[in-house]
Amino acid sequence: MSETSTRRRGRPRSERARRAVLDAVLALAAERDANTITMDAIARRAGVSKDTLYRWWRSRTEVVLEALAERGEETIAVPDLGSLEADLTAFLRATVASATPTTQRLLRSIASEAARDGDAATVVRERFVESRRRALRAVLARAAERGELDGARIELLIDLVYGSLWYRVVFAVAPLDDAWADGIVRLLASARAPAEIGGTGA
Amino acid sequence: MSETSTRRRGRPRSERARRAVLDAVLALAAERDANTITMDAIARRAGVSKDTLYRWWRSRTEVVLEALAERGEETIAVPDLGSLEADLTAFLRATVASATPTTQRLLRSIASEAARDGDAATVVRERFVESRRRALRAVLARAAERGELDGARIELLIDLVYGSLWYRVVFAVAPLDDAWADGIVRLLASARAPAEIGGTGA
Amino acid sequence: MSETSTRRRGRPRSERARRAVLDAVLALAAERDANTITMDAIARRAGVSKDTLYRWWRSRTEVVLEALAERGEETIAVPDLGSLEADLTAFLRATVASATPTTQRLLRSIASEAARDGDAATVVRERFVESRRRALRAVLARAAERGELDGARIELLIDLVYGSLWYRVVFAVAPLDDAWADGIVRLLASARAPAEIGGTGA
Amino acid sequence: MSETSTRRRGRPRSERARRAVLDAVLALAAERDANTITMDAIARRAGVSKDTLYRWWRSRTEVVLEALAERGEETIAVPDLGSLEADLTAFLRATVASATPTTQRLLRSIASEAARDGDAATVVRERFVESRRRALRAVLARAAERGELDGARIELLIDLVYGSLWYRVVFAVAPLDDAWADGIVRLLASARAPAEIGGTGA
DNA sequence: CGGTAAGCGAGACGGTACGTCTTGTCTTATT
DNA sequence: AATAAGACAAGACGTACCGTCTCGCTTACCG
Repeated sequence: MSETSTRRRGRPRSERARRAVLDAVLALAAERDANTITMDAIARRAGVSKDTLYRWWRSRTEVVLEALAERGEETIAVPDLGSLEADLTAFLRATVASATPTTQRLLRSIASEAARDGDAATVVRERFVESRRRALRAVLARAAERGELDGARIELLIDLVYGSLWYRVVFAVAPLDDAWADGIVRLLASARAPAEIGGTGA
Repeated sequence: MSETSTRRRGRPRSERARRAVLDAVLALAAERDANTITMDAIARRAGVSKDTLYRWWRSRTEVVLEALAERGEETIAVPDLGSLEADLTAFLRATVASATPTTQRLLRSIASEAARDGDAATVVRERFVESRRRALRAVLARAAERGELDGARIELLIDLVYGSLWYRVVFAVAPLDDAWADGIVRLLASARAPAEIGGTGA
Repeated sequence: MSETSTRRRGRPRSERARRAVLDAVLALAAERDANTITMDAIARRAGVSKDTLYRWWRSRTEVVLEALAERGEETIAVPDLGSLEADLTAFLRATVASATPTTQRLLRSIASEAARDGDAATVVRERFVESRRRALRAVLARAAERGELDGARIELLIDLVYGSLWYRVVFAVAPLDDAWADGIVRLLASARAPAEIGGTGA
Repeated sequence: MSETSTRRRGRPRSERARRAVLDAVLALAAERDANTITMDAIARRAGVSKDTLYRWWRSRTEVVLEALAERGEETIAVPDLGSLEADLTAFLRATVASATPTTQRLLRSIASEAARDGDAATVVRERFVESRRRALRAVLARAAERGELDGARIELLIDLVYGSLWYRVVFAVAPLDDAWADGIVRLLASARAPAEIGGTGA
């Protein structure tokens, strides 16, 4: 019942080629700077023709994005451990754990492209940034339901979390480690009571 | 009177050329996408030889960086209005005001370069990112002295503020407007009491 | 035992596909420059798969050659009007008449291939050039029997006639018109007496 | 008085690069089929960037043409030995001598390009074919002045001579040797008396 | 009359050349 | 010594064609 009769005509896409391309991207990202991940280099390394590359991915951004997804980035779980503190700690630590040097190189490559070109930015936003935001939004929304958080602040909080992540990755301001994750958790925990705004201050 | 006897021999550096180059970068950034700011385009527009370009700046990143600094970005004042809330509001609103579309294009160009190349990231960090951090750090440090903030959190807060700024600029997730500025102020204001951490939660 | 009556098994070759291919070649030749007659373009235009193309013709040269034959090129009659002058005039004028713009584009396509590749040259020589030569040879041989011509010169004369034809077609030195045909006839007529060689000269 | 002050500004064209390119073309022509003389291969072999190639030559045709000129093709002398027979023999034998295998490969490469593309044909005609025609025309014109030849036939004779040359080179119908040269001389010698047209024939 | 072998269209594949572009360096004559 | 002009090597860009290779479907014969 699946898609038996929907079988496309013609020679089917080569899974072998797809794998070789994504592996090549990962290999290049593991070895070198973000700017060595060129379409030519990917094709060469993968033993794939540039034609095939451009047939399936419209831009370098898209290939790198898919390679990144392959690394499991896409599948970070949204834990429910009963409290914002616990959930967020789990979520951010998992994010940190997934940000290996290779992954960070891929992230830099994507950021470079997005910063350079508006179309690339759109691609990255729609296919990557948004899905990450959704995951974190789920965590924060649950906390808001529990009354641990002002729901109106969720979007800004997401900006702050992922903003600081990219900031550290792109400019190498500081490492992306558990200290980062825990610091954010502590800060948010202390800001959870909306009623306190403008409280005992000055 | 400054370099009286140190007067170098030969023809001195042409101030005219320097200005023409920086103006050319700004003009290009104002017109087009970041990826049209090429060394050739700058040289052509400035009526300057590429050789001169490379004599005074080692890379595109450095030229763009200096052009941005020229726009007065460097000179955002650090107000002292008596409270974190007031100071930060003033600071962030001034930041927003300076982030014109042209400036944002320049920022994207810088981010692209930094993300692409580790050396460029270092240059950007040292010459641009750090000076901005210093300015915000001064604002927050004063608040910490007033007891409005836990001093240990300052660096992370800076990450969050500037992180979210770059994040919005690079990926166009959301506009960089006063709502952003005010949202951050409100959030920080509610998080200012370190003693409350882990307080009435769960 | 071979395959005398041996109707091959399986689906027979599609006459429809063959016609579509040859028509496509002629259509392309009628429209554009020789270099647009590519295998991809032929397949696209004919609504035929490239596989079918390569199943029945080993190279572009062969397809074009067959399309040319389709145009009736192959079947120029060898007249017998009683004299070299009359026969040759008829033959060459018929040749000129058959060299429409489209045909000339096909000829150029073939020449290009033959010039580029030794194997293609062999194919063209064996399947096209030689059959044309045979036709002209028949005309000249008859003249030699009549004593109008030195039989030893026939091959060279053929070279000169067809050589000048291709020369004009390939380099567009001059049009291939009746003036060309008549000029050659006049020249050959004046050279028909072998005994005069080295005669009253200088 | 030469062009001292007319010196162009900027770095002058590299003679080294020019030589390397032409040598590369000759080397490739000496080794392989005409179709291996690609712009990429030339650049690779010459150790020159493709940019430089396209800066100085607009097409493969032009590079090959210049390499051919370098081989001395352009400079075949026009002898004056007192008779058409002697002059033409000298001229054609010199032509044959210059048509080494390498030169023939270059000729094929040029012919292929001219046949494929009308613009290339124009380039070849103007820069190569015509200069060769002029040389032969000089030989024949002198003969016409001596009364050895009908001047009205000169252009057609040139077509026949060079036509048969290209014909043999492109299709490898027969070798381009002294027998070809001598055969043409003998034929023309026997056709030299315009008054004899239609004479004792039939 | 059902099996089977070849032909067919579609179109993906690895390879390679195209002509353009950008980077950072180098070489002139001029200032 | 710095400049404008601009040539240079290197190499990536995205497109096009080549000739081969799977696919699923169709056609006609043959047992």
